[in-house]
Amino acid sequence: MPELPEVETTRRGIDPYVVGRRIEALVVREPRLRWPVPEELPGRVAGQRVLRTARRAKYLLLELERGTLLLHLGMSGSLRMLPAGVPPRRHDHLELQLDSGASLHFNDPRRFGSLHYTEADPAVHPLLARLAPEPFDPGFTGEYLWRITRRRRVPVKSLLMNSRLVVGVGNIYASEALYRAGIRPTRTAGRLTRPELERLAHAVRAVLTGAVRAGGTTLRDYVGADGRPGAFRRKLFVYERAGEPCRHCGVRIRRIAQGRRSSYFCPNCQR
DNA sequence: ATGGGCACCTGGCTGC
DNA sequence: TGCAGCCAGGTGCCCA
Repeated sequence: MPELPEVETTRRGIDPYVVGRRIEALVVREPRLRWPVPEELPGRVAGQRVLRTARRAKYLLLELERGTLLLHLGMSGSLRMLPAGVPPRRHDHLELQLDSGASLHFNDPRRFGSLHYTEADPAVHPLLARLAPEPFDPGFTGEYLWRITRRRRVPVKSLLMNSRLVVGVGNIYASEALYRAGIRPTRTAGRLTRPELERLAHAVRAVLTGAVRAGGTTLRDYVGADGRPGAFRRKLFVYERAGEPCRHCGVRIRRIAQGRRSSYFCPNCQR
């Protein structure tokens, strides 16, 4: 499910309920996630207070007194804050029980999500160390995109989804950002002009900002920590709109396959 | 170094 | 109703 806006919405949703609380227990009902949850992990985090929440790319970070929990929601993961004693539902793999009595439930049908714990600087964790700058960093500019795209032969859509180059953008927002920038997803990254890359940098930020403001996009199973779906779906211009008229020009939106994923674009507005 | 394809999973929908 | 096939918000890893 979750791209940057959904992870950020989740972070904001849980923040007031977890910061300052002590972890009484971490219940691991299903350790077989993308990477197995280590057996000793619950014992290492129990008793620690949550100091703050953070996000890096699509990773949600819970900073504890002695270390940091790194949670990834994968394709189908979501977090819910629930009162104590609410029985786990199907695919509720993890439950973080807090001293407030509330519990944070991690649900993930496909089990592509993951949980790690480190007592080192999380920035040097292998999963985070090689990530590109955040799209909201001052360094994420057309100039930056220009620099990383020279002599890249991949389609620009693939480039947007490569987390070593651009972070936080997944299949929905890649199509949406390219639409806003007026660039076809199939264009070779290294052939894009400076003005196009300026537009693209701006479009990436604008799409992500708008989606965060709307609480993310719910297509199927995504819900925020309060259980409510995101409202950005109504503001999608191309994603999952194949055959429907472009909101600007009325031409039918097209769907194509790139790699194993679907891309959507307006053949008139995007060149 | 770069790019492409695969793997990891479950579940919902479509069409025969 | 059953079942095969396809598709789905991600991404690390292996190979050419």
